[in-house]
Amino acid sequence: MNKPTDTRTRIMDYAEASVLQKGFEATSIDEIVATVGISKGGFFYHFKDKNALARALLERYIAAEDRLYDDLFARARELNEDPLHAMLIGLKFLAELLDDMPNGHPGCVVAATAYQDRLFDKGVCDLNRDAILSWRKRFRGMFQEIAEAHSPREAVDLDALGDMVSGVVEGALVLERVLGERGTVAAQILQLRTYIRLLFSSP
Amino acid sequence: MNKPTDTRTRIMDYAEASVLQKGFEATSIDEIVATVGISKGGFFYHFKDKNALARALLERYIAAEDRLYDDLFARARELNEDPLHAMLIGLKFLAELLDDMPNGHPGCVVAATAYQDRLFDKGVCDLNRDAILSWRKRFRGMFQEIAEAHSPREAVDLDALGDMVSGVVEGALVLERVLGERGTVAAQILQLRTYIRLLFSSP
DNA sequence: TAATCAACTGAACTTGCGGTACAGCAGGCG
DNA sequence: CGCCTGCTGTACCGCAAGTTCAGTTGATTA
Repeated sequence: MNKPTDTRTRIMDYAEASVLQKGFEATSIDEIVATVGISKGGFFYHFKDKNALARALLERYIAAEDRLYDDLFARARELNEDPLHAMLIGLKFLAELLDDMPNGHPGCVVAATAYQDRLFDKGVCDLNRDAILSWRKRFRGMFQEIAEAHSPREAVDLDALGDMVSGVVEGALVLERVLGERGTVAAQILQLRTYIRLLFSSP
Repeated sequence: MNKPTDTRTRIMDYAEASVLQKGFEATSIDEIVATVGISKGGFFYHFKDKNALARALLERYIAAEDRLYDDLFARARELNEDPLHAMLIGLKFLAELLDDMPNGHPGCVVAATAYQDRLFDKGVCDLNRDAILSWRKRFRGMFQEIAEAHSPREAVDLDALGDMVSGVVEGALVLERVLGERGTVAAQILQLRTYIRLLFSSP
């Protein structure tokens, strides 16, 4: 274990930034080691191959995102006991958080890898899959609780609604990325929020 | 111009299918020429470089998608004069159409290129951008007309609402791709449809 | 029949990247 | 002092992918 910020962590930090900016394939190992200031041998000491790096990045990213969601919706829940209002507050937080990111938004590693799945081994693809399924489960659970307290105005598939959170975020990230406009992700989350509010608020 | 289905078209047909399945980077020129049954020189006779292929694919894809939207919402409008109901019918058509695609869904070239923009020159990225902006304009116009006939229940940014159509579709494509589940895209479009209905229907 | 030209062939070239081999070095431990 | 372990640095390999180009073919025209 090195003291001066663990080499492994520094590799992952730069790699993550680069992957989000340019994609995984366009991030070469040569470039990583040059930037981090280590040798190629050093890289392969820490990661058996490039797939191992991808897996480590995904795991860390997903864990961070999970913690973020945990924290964010827990805080929202503290502000309002009602599950619907907690969700609305949480989505507001999320929109603000994504809007406050200085240079656009880090993007989503999951989406970045989705369209390049040919490059990755099964382990990486499965990780990706598990992450999306866990988000579905998380939000589905929250919507279920909401639906029990406030019967929805329209019959709705809770799985699809759960997926919608991930889907809207992922889709908005694509738009923001292509357009180069700030605030797209936040705007889309607020649309979703309005939908949730309309769907579950009594007429 | 050759008769037996133009070589250029055959290149583009295979390349499009492959790009949608595996991504642009993973679609090698070697593979294209082997499948189409021409030589490498033949490829570069038709396309100056790989970027030229990307541009041609995007142009064709966007034109096809525009025609599809034109046709689909025109048919919907014929069924119902009211812009809101025409939109709802159109979204239903869209969901069915995407669900009927046999092996999953062709995916969206725009999204496929979004996370690999480092590979492409400015022309390709601009094309991508223009496509999304034109969809924004299209749907924004439709929502504007709807809003004039049915005042929305909540204040809403029409640009963001216009983007939401593209965004939900793109996001759902990512999910469907990663999950390997059929029907995700259709389900997400139906969620969007419910949102539109709730937003503009009078209480 | 000869010239022309688009459509293509085939092979060679270039570059860059993932990955390997291996020698070297710091430092804790006996 | 020597040895072992954990790590670094250099040099190199193989290969795959994009690109180039001189040349061939076959239909069309003069």
